[in-house]
Amino acid sequence: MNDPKRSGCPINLTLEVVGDKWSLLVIRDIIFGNRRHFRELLTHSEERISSNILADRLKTLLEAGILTRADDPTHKQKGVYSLTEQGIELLPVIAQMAAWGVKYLPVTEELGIRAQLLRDGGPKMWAEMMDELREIHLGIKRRKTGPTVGERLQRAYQEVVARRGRGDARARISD
Amino acid sequence: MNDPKRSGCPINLTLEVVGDKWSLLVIRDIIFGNRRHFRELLTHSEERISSNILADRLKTLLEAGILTRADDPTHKQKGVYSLTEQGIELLPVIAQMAAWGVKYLPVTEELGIRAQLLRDGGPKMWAEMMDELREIHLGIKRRKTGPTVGERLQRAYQEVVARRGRGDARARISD
DNA sequence: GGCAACCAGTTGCAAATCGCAATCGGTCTG
DNA sequence: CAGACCGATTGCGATTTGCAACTGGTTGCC
Repeated sequence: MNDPKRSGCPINLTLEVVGDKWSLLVIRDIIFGNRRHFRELLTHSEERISSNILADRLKTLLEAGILTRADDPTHKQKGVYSLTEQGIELLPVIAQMAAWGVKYLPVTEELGIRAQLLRDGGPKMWAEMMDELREIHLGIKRRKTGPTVGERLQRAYQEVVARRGRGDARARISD
Repeated sequence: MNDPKRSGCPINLTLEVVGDKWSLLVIRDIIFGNRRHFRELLTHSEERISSNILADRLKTLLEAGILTRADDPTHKQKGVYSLTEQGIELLPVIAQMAAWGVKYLPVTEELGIRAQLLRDGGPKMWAEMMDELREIHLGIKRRKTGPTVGERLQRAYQEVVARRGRGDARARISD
């Protein structure tokens, strides 16, 4: 939006786009939670983003070319947000941040399991997941068959929830 | 400082620590510019950080365990900031962000060259540079000898500056 | 010893951003 | 046609940002 770039440094420019507390969380929910509508992003957000901020971030991410928006044929008012290639390639950034967080910060077990698997899988697993995202968001069919990285992460998450969740209400928050 | 964590997600927790426009730039200058004093960080900053914000971010990074501060024996008032292991391990995060930025944003040639080399070098080069940072900041002697990654990046940067800089004042900003 | 330059911050203040709650106009469902 | 659902927008107080000036101290130099 407002252009006065502070410098032409790649790190600075990246921070000017996604260097805030919410943008990457929105992208995280799209990537790992497959949230595609405004309402999904709003109400299933672990961190309770408020609607004006979500609206603002979606607009910024659209302008930055990280997301695209299409009309949902099933509902005239509903929009479907998709990642662009540029957005999909934020996965390694997010994975790297998650790996650092899970190592040094007080991450809960159920929310950390995905980060650990993704770290252990390394760049190869990231690339595989990016191919899956290209299929979901760009319609580019992937080569590999069988269970996806996304499914494997989700299953691992749910196993932790089930194991820890006996009688524990906290564990039933997410789908 | 203020604790009310929004969630125990590794990505969220990482963003709560370094998810702003300045923290990672300070760390970048420490890593790639070897700035160790307040004044160095303040005056050699490409993006012209102001002193109150720098002071605040240094305090936050100290509290987060990413930096440590020691007195400089050569000057009673001078402090020396060093990276902790935790801070050094932010290098892959920064490298990944730089790689993304250099691919998708209007990065200047001289400021992009390091990011490109670091991307081409891959995780192996990052690990090597992290060993160099452990030597500089933690006093842990590294095994490998010969020119360091830091030196190679710096040399490449200066070559671009020299090549592009014929009569161009912009090129003589940094050391 | 005195003075200018340097050091790490701090303070005051205006502007911008954040975050909550309420609300809006339109759309779909029963 | 009523009520739930949809993607936002608005109002407003609290917080954060960014600039400029300043503080209290240290050091080098003549």
